[in-house]
This record gives sequence, C-alpha cells and structure tokens, in this order.
Amino acid sequence: MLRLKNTLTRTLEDFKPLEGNRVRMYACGPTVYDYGHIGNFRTFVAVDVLRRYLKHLGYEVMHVMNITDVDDKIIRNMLAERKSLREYTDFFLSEFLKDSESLNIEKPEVMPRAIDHIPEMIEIMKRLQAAGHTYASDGSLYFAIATFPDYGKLSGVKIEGNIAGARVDVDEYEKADARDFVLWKGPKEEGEPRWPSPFGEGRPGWHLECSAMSMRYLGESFDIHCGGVDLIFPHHENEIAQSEGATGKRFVGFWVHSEFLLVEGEKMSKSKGNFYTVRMLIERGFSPAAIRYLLLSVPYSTQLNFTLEGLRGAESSLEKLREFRRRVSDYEAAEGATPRVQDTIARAREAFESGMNDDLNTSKALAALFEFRRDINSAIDAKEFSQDDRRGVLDLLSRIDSVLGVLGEEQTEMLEPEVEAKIEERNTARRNRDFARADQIRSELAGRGIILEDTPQGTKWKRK
RNA sequence: GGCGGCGUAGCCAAGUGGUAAGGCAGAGGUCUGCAAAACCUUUAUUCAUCGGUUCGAUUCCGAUCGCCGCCUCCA
Repeated sequence: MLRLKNTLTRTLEDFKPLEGNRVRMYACGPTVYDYGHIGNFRTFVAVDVLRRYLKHLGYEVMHVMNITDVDDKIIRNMLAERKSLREYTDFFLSEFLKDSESLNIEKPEVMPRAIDHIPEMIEIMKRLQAAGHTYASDGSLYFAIATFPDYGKLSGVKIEGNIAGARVDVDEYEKADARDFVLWKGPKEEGEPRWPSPFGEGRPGWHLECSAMSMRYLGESFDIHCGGVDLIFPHHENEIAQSEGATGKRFVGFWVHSEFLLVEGEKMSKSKGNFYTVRMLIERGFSPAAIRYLLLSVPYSTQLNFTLEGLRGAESSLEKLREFRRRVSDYEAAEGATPRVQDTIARAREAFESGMNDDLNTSKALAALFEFRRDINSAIDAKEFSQDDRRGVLDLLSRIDSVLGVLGEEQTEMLEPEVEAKIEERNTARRNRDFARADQIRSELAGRGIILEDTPQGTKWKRK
C-alpha cells in the first residue's frame, strides 16, 4: 500500500483513489518565461516518478500539468523583445519540452495552456461571485478570504500573525484586505495582453488558472495535487479557496509537495554562480540520465544537495547498473531456475516496492536495487544462475526502470566491420601470446571510444 | 518579527528508544597475459554542540550554533 505525506494533514496517509482504479492528478507546471533550471526539474522528475510508480502499481493515471503562459514576467519580456505572447511563450515551452524529454520525463496526459482556458476561468469567477466570495476594485476582481473560513488549512498560515513582520504587501493592485488575492487583473499597461470578460477586459491571476484547468480535466474533486513547497502558500492555499468556494466540495485529497534543491549546500542563484540548467550540465559533458538519477536519488520530501561531485558519482552508479543489466542479458545459462536466485528476485521486488510505498523513498528503493545487483552478480560468479533466473532478473530490472527511468534502452547497435576486424586481429594476437600487439589494438580502439573487456564468454565491447 | 524543515563517514544520503542501509570516492585481496568488469574485505565506538528524560538516545525534550524554506504570482 502506497503511503504519501499529505501536506493538508501533515501525516502519512494510505493512498486510495476517489474512484476505482483511476488516479487523477494535477501538477503545477512551468511558467514559460525562461529556461527551466535543475530546481524546477527536481519537482518535475519527482512528479514523473510518482506517476510512473502509480502505473507500476496498476493504476490508470490521468495526469494534467498546466503551462502558465501569461504572467508579469512573460509580459515584460515579450514587450521588451517585441514579440507576441504566443511567439514568446511557444519558444520556452518547446525548450521546456526538450529538457523534459532529455530527462526521460513522461508526457502528462494533458498539458493545458492558461490562455486557452479563459472561459473556464470566467465560469469559476461567476460562481464565486454568486456565492459572495468576490469584490471588484479598480478594474480587477478579488477573492475576499474573509468569506472563506477554511482559509489557511493547507499552509497553516494564520491570517493575523504574519502581518506584523518586516514584509509589507506591496502589490500594486487595490485590495480591501492585505490577504485577499486577485482573480482577474484589469490591464495596467499599453500593449498588455487582455481578454474580454463580464468583469471587464483583463487577464487571469495565476491561482485561478490552476483551479480552472485542474477542474476542467479532472473534475471538481480529484486525487493528488503536486508542486514545489514554495507553492503551498499562497498559490495552493488560494486554489483551495477558489475551488472549494465555487463548488462547495473538497477540491483535492492529497497535496504532495517536493522539497527544495540546494547546490553545493546553498540556495541556487545566478549571482552565486551555482545556477544550473539542464542544458548547461549536458554541455559540460554530463548525461541527462545521470542528472535524472541524481535528482531522484534523494526522497522528494527532503531537501537535496546537488553537487557536481554527486553528479559524477551518479554517472558511475548508473554505469554499474547498466553493466549489471548487460552482464545478465549476455549471460548464457542452462535451462531451469535456481531457487535461491528466484528468492532473491522476489525479495528484491518486495524491498523496492516497500521503499517506494514509504512515501516514495527512492533512497531505500535504490538501496534495494544495489543489493539485488550484488546478490545476482554473486550468483553469476558462482555459476548458480539459469535461464529462468536470467529472465526473472531482466524482467524485474525492466519493471524497476519503468519507474526510475534511468537505465535507458539496452545497447543493440552493431560495430563497424573494420572494428570487428580489429577485435578479431587482437584475439588472434592474444592466442599467439603477442600481448604487445593486443594491447596496442585495445588502446587504439579505446581512442575511438570503444572499450574492450575480455571475459570467459569472449571479448565484449561497449562505447565509452 | 511569525511559521516550518534540516544538520549522520572525503562526498551524496537511509534510518531507528537498544546500539549506524545504500551509492560515489579511497585501500587491500581474488580473478585476468595485463587490464576491465565482477566478487570479497576494509573505511563513523559514532550521528552539529551542550544539557535533560531513560536501564539505555543518533532517534524524545530544552538550549546554542549553522544551513534552507514560506510569510512578495519562486519548483
């Protein structure tokens, strides 16, 4: 049974979908005004692992991730670059999708864009207005939190307590209460994108977008809502107020929040020079799979310290796992099954799932995977390994990787004929004990990125 | 100022009221023509510091120091 930490109750709860076998989940997606950084992708990878694990458990998953394609930064930048909203956001959306793909993040079933859902937003505002939750001021429409007694139930933020502090609300819009938030923003500047509505021309507030798009595709109540911890307040708190204020129903069962990522123990920032995007790391020679591995190697619910040394370690760990799969895959065994190996496979699967069931504790799950690797390698070394064992191990590895998504496809490519010939020549030299020639060929091929390994089953090769 | 999280070996980290998973890096060994891969052994008498509770604390409580987050449409 999968247990997830629910921010709403601050406890670990058994997960059960509202309806049958179908899980409806929503994740706050990117605001497409710039390239995503690894902090953003930590969350997206975490959500991806969640959706993959739900599928692994046999659930049918309906996953919606919005694209915020209208906000202050976008408007500022598009005006500065003299581009249309579509033109500007299409570019960064497509870059975001490329990064996601390179990190092997599965596409959500629906990726709605905010500006395509203005009618749904207007509908919610009408319902909120009818229920007396709104007021208009200075061309904008606001949500009055005083009309929603449950306000603060997610974040624990008290309405009074934190006003006295250093921070003062400096929002440029006119609000009756400092806590109130804007649903619909009246235009401020010339050239600013705007849409007609019963509340006047304007554009949607960020919070409203997520309520509208989640309910449009998932219904008024759904199972899981994900996002980074920084969105708990005010974004998710406001989504609850809007959605439950409009429908009178419980909006979301499980709120799941991923913790922050630090770089070299510090907050990532451009001024500190520790700011990384996925493409920057790839340019520096790191593989996307290793980036993904590092991002998911620490449970989503705890802060992750991202370091380049850690990334190099992730490359090594991954290579060992791939080597393991290759060794099992290439192993030629007699028919039959070995009871001890079959038992190892069953226990490994159990240990992996038990780790994942514990609030997606990927550290535990990976530990199970590495213990599995060691046990199986030992069995192979001892030659206590048969065909059924081989199939069983490969099957489990493939199930595990359907969740982790880091191993990739098995290498099936062929070698160039001239390289084949070199390997043959080297084998002849070795048989003739001409090791100088053999080593010469080996280092020559290494220079071409082809690594040779002599095994009892003959010479194996792999690309560096 | 209010609220919350964290501090475990060189690095990334799991974890529990009963004596420290896993990975990377390092060391030694087996195997190999030599390598590589793999396997075995090894690397924290100790879990930020100081107190307290307890038969016993890394795990509970308090204080201190440090890092991080939210309280500003930032994952």
